[in-house]
Amino acid sequence: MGSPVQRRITIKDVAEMAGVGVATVSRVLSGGSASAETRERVLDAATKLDYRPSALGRNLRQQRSGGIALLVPDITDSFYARLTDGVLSCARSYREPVTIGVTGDDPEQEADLVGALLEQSMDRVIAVPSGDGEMWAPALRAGLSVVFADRRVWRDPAPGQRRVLDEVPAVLADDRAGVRTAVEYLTGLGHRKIGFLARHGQSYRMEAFRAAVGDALDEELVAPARASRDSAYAAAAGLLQRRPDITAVLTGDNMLGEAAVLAARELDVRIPRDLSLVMFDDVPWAELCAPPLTVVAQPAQDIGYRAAELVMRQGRRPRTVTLPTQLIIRGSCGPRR
Amino acid sequence: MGSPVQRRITIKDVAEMAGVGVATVSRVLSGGSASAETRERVLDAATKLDYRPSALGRNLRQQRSGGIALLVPDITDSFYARLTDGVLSCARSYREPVTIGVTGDDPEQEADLVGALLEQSMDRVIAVPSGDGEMWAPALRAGLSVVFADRRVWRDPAPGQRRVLDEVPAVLADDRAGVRTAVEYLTGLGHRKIGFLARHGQSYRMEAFRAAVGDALDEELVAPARASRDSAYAAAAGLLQRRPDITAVLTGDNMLGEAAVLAARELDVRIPRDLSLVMFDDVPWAELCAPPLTVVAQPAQDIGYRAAELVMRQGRRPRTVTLPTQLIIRGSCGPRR
DNA sequence: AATCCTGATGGAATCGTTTCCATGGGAAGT
DNA sequence: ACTTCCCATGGAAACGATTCCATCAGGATT
Repeated sequence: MGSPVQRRITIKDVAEMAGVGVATVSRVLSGGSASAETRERVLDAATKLDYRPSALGRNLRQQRSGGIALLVPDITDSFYARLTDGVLSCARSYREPVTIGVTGDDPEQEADLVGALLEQSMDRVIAVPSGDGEMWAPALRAGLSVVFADRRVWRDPAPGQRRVLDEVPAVLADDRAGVRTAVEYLTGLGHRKIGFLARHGQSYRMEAFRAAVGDALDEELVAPARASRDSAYAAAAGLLQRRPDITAVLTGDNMLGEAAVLAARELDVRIPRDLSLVMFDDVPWAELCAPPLTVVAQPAQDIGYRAAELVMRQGRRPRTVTLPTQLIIRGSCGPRR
Repeated sequence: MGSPVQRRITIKDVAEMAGVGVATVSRVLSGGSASAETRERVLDAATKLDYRPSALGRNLRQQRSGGIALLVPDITDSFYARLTDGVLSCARSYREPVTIGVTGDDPEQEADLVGALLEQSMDRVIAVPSGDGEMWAPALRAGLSVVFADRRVWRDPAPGQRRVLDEVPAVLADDRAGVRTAVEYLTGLGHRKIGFLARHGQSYRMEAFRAAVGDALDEELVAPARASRDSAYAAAAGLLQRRPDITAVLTGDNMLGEAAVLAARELDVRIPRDLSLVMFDDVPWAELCAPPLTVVAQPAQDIGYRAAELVMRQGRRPRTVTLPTQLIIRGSCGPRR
């Protein structure tokens, strides 16, 4: 019930009330030139009628719907939630709406979402890419401005695509340094058999781990998981059971860290006595955990904020931004026994 | 540089290639009636040209931009992240994009966002309302279909507004039962001085707490906080210091639970020996905490999913949906000493 | 055979904005 | 005084879809 929905106030109404043409109203409202008197009359009419320009009309005319699209693997993951928060907080200052999609780290879903983006004529995208990134080629060709966050795309054999994808700006945490610092810390404590739990999509970290460990690398100690909690737990439990000689583990994100703690408890492996644990990404609960977790902190919110800044500054093509990580030592690591 | 951006394929191109009028193409593509032969020719041309209808054109014509808007207080909060995930997963099945905004539990920001929604001609909104909800009246008048999630609006003195707001469907957790169960559990353990930590916006839970405690209520034991982590910690620490006679605390959400654990540690109040703690909302880390936290679990994801379902079914006005909560007993409560 | 009806079809209007272009007037320069 | 220039201004086109409405063909009915 209630009153019937009211007709929308259009620019035409404002023009009529102010006694000017619609073109003039448009110009005044978008900061074009106009005489002081006209400007005042138009502004007056606009406020009196409580006129709000329709984004629909503008978007169609300009052939692009404003706003920023954000594609993350999993909004439930604290890291991506914080990243999202950063994007939102920057977007707010530009008064741009943010449309969000979750990819589940699945290239197919990602391609789907990119298609939807094109349909919506979104022209600004921030994405955490999952696959080899080939689905981005048509989007780039269609004129979208894309910024990658947290990861770039997998190095890909196809040389043609690669160039265009390498031009996509990216905002990253300094994985390499973060992994190196963590590994050095662990080797400093005497650990030699260090395991690494990673998800697909964390290949950069996995590579950095291989580089940091160097000769001591035992491929069996690198355990990949898929994007779900169950898969994370399975990978963690599997690694600990397969290799009881392991004395330290680094996990590629907080979900895997959680899984490692649970699996260790289940298998009666005590942290840090039997196993030292370093987790990528500092989350609020790391401090509440028993024992408090030593972590490689990443500026998640900042990554999102910077990515949003980049995607808004269409003009100059900025290069990749790398933000520092920080090793925060708490209580989950001890000397090798 | 890459090739120049290509011209968009429009319905006109398809019509030309198929040798029919644009009206026919539109009809075929949106499931209207057409002869089998025409249909095939159109579909053929559409695939051959890789035609994707522009949402912009459609939206303008239909005077509404599709998609769902979602307003939450804080995307960083695990509860709202899971709720968002539920919304996204339902929206995906309708192929509807989701635009998200964070209100910070601040009515002013919320009003701002609602204004932006109107500007975008969004006509489907899911919101966790923060204030007295008066900013929703113009939106409802403009024809938006709104669904509240997790909370309804504060009961408001103004009787005119109230009716229209009470018609807004809502998907809620059963706060009342959840609070009652938790309080009964604690009183069953012998606790008499039970504190309650809540945020603004959790007035329903606060009320439920007052009802559940009944005579034993001591207003000083109810501590409100604002939406930030700092404020949560301040409220928790303040409560524990002000009233050392307190033996149990119920927190209105997981951020306050986290704050309570930290504050207790800081003040050397041991859980569960000196203080029993029940937290609203089950989060993954509740199990990892020392001690593991007893919680009132809420179906966060389900709340989001159901809300999205409701907002998509324009037709029948459904009533409020209340979903059950569940007390999960872990290790953070003990008998009164 | 004339009429009616049904279903397919295409032209044109429409949504609300921005922007191109033509027009007009007033100020400045010769 | 005449030309030139510039700026304010408004009409109209454009964006790409949907949808109303008129038209037309062909079959069924009287």
